[in-house]
Amino acid sequence: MSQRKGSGDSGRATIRDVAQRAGVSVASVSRVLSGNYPVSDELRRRVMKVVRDLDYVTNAHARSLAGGGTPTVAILINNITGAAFTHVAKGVESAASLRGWLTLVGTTGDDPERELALVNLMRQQGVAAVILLGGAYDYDEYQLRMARFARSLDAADSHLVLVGRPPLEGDVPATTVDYDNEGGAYAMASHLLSAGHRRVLVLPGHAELTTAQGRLKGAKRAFEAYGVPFDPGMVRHGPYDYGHGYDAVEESLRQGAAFTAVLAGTDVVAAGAAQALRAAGLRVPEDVSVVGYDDIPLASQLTPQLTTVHVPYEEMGRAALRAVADRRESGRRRVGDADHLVLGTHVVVRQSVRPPTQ
Amino acid sequence: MSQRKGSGDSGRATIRDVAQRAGVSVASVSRVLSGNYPVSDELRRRVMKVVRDLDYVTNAHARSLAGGGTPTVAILINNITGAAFTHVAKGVESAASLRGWLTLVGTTGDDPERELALVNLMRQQGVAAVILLGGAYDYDEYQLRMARFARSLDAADSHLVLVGRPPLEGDVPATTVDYDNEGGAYAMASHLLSAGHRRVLVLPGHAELTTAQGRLKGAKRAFEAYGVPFDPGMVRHGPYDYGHGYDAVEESLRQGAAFTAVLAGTDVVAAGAAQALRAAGLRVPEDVSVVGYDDIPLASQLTPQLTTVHVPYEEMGRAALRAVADRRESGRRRVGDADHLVLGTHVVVRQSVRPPTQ
DNA sequence: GAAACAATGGGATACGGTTCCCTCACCCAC
DNA sequence: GTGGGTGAGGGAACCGTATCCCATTGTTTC
Repeated sequence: MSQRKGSGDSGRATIRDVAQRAGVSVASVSRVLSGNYPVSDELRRRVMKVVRDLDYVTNAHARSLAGGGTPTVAILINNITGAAFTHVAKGVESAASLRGWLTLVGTTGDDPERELALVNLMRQQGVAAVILLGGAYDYDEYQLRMARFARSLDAADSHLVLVGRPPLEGDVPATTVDYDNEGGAYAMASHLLSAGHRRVLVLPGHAELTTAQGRLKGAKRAFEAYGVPFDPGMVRHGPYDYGHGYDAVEESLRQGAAFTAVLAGTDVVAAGAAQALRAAGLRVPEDVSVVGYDDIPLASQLTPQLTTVHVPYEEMGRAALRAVADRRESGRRRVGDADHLVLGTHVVVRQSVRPPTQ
Repeated sequence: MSQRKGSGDSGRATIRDVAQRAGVSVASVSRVLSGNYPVSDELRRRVMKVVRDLDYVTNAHARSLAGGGTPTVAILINNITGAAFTHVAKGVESAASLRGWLTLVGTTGDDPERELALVNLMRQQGVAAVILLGGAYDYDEYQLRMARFARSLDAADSHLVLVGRPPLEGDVPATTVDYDNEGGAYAMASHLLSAGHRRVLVLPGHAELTTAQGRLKGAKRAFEAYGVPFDPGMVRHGPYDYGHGYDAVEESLRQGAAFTAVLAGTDVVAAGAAQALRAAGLRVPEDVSVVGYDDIPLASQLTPQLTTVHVPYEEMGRAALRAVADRRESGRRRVGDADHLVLGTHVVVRQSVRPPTQ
């Protein structure tokens, strides 16, 4: 008893089961299913009937071991619930599924250890690319770390894509999809300045976060361009969340800081700031103007609707996947520094800015 | 020339490359790496050095073909950017990664064809489970369709998990993780009624969506319990989005409907409703009270902060994964109807409800 | 000092597909 | 009538890893 494989009713049907039951060879079944080889109608009919009867699907692992297989991309993200990068993920996933590709997701929770573990895990999976989302902390090791990732993945016929992160220096095999972060901040600050605001509370984000650094830099440039002295005392760093927006405004008011506008690092921070202003009896935008950054759905759902900077997150996701697909199709490798894509940003004017009254 | 395998510098290193370079057998390398077999320190050292030099990682496809491999769960979701189910996804992913499992995501975009294709794709991947998120449309075929999915997956040693969807009837091998949807709506409506509201505009969602049906039913029960006649004319169906909330309120006001409160199907709908009220010169909550459902972060970021129903989305995600892990550990199969988990909901009182003034 | 035993390492096979190479049958042209 | 061409289907090698089974070596015990 006990043949190579029992006439198993348990577990999953294999291609051999199908072949045997249809009275054809394994090779024929494979050909019928992949459809890349001429097969007679009769054979196709016989095989497909058994496939339906057995509810057979091919084993993706075996398939990809043997050379074929559906490509997979991995998205690594700090926090899956962050609105902005959820849209990037959507762009990636929709572009991937359009091509029949699969999407794996992993969350790093800002932990470098976990990030490393996930990159390796994804390398094991043989993913076509690892897409890293979100601003990075600008610690010294960052460049080295990413370069190492890039080379590891490249050596494994995979590829590293950085979305919304600073590009890598030197000849590193990675693709960067970025947006004009500093330019958006420049435009946003200019909008406030041209409305007449001079004393602006700035909440750029964490000091070490590259995103925050760019936004602060853009704001400073705008002040400079307008010939308005920039007061470092009006900058408050902190996380990109509602609580920080609230607390920063509350404290500033308590300390008697005088400002007629708040330039927030994200829409969520802006929401917190606006709430704190109201709690202090100040009206937005009549008494104090508030602007955000990112243009997530929340921005247009607040009252007043938030003037903010639009970032094409979903398009960035699509662009990232397109870059991967293109390079894979063309068999291209190591294309040097042409792999840096920067998408534009622009101010969306809504209702949260008025000229200062004082 | 051309051995079985070139001393390849291209592509990915295999376990054979490592074995050869370390001067040991393939079996030994495998043992060192999986660590489930006694190995001498000397051997381990030699192997690990080569592994580091070559930056070798095992091929996950080959590994799972050979029996091992890291389990994977698939999340299928309508729209990845929906706030509520993003939290479920987070719960699933965090619980998965805690166990070293991987998470695949796919979006169905409300398309049954695509849903079917994705379930089959996931079956090919040999996932431990397919987790379907979000309310379903109550078309006749639903039960049959899901039962078919459940049986297909079960036959392939996988499993179907429904989250936030109605459970399946009969002896179907599926797990359901649900929340007390109707109960939450009942409590929310009761909250309004006990504050004195009698004329309430109800925006439950799409009439065919099971979630909306439950929320409407709960509201009706509350009216009944309070002995207040429920006016079907005050119900407006529509999608769970900001625009619907806005439009529904705007139209109701235009048509001269008199109401002192809005019972919205989701927080986002509530946000739209509140905005429309303000646009019409009505204050929230002084003139009209507004309540939502879901308790997504938006709810506490609006002004006024929204009174709503808390749904433990993230916990549902964790529970779903736990259910899968448990049944896989215990080798349990077909456990009948004990596989229906219902988590509680409760009203979160914030600032958007006041007794009616008229 | 020989025999039984524990501790390690190697060879071979299986996992479930894809695809190369070959056979076989059939058809056409000379 | 025979040779060569064409096209469909079968046999088998191979993808990269895990593990069963056996060989070897060093250690302990009588």
